[in-house]
Amino acid sequence: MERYDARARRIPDTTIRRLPAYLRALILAGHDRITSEALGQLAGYSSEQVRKDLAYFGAFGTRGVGYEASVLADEIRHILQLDHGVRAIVVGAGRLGTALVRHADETASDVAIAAVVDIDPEVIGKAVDHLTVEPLSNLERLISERQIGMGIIAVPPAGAQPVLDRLVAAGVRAILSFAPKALTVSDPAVFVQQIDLTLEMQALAYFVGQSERDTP
Amino acid sequence: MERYDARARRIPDTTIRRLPAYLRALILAGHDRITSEALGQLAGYSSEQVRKDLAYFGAFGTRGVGYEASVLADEIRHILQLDHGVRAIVVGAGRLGTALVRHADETASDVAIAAVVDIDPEVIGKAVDHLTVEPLSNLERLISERQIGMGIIAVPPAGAQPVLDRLVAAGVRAILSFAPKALTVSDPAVFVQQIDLTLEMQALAYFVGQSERDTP
DNA sequence: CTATGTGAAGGTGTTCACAGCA
DNA sequence: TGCTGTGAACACCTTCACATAG
Repeated sequence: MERYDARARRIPDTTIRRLPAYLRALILAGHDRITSEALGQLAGYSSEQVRKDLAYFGAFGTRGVGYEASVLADEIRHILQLDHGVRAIVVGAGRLGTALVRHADETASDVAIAAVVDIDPEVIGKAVDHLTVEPLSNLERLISERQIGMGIIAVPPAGAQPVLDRLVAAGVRAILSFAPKALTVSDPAVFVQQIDLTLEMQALAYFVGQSERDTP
Repeated sequence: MERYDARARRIPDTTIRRLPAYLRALILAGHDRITSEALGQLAGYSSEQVRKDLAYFGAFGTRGVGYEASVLADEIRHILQLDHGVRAIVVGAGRLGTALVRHADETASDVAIAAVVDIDPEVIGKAVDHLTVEPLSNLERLISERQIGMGIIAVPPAGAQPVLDRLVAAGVRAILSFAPKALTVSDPAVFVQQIDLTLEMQALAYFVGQSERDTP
């Protein structure tokens, strides 16, 4: 009896990725009612885009009026499973890993960091916010015991693929990797999102050059 | 007399964003010759995609043979302006900012971090790798003196938009923002890439739920 | 009369299939 | 023969335009 099964055709990934921005905009706005126009403005998208995206999941608005902000926010949280207490494990407690834990703790994201692990005996046992860094060897046990569904990879490139394989084998369903390396997943049901700082910066370099060409 | 002006129609952003991955794959492969098939395999894309992307900029391969790895790498570096010594400024020397500086220094990205600034007197003067954190007030002078074309925003949400506006006014042409906030740019010639960890994690939560539905 | 919800149109990027050249 | 380079077909997303409901 899932709420969205009837309409749950194929939702575009692009739509899913915009929903969190809508959610933030709704909270930011503070009003009790909001139009697709205002919501789009705050989130950085067009009003049609907002309406199309929301329409994939149902008719949440009132014609001639707009959307009830709190109701819509709850709907989006439900669609994204943010009301299900999703838990994540951070693998790698280096500079980036610890920064990510603190970042996630500071911003109320409704995704909890439930464990941090590392392979280096030097950092195991150290505190990162409310957590203690545990040995990488505990990975599978932690995922199982704490019902972790999400993995965040912040290890050096050489260790990334083995870590990913272990996360998948341990039952993690979505992975965010910051490792500067292309990764592959065997299981097509596992979603992998890669954020590669090196690649991002190199791509940006192109646009630095482009603008210089426009205005010589 | 630019090398690619003749063909420089409208290159898809998606193509530009794949080029750094091809470059890394070329370096990783080590061979002197490589086919689009092998290159795609290493970078995580199809062979057709590789050929289409490269064809926007010229015909670099040899039919029946493949690509000369070192030549192709140099071409990609040239297209991305990585042979122009692009320099970036990191704004915000907190956890994330410092992690980014070290990350960029460690991975040979051909984009140099040329300055780090912060508004907090406590961190100004501190060392981050080879750099010293300078006052935010020096932003414009540093950009001008060190010929910086790229800005990286790693400040709290409230400060992000003002920083972006100052970066644009100071002549920066491409910006990477990690601030958990929607940003707007007035100048359409300035390219802004936003990486919003909170939004990414919330979107991932959806896929955690999706997989659980598939296998109950 | 207003703002949603949605088919239809349009645009953009990817995959296919093969011609073309070493 | 083998792999590149590329028009054509396709799939996907966004924008348009309007019927629809309050």
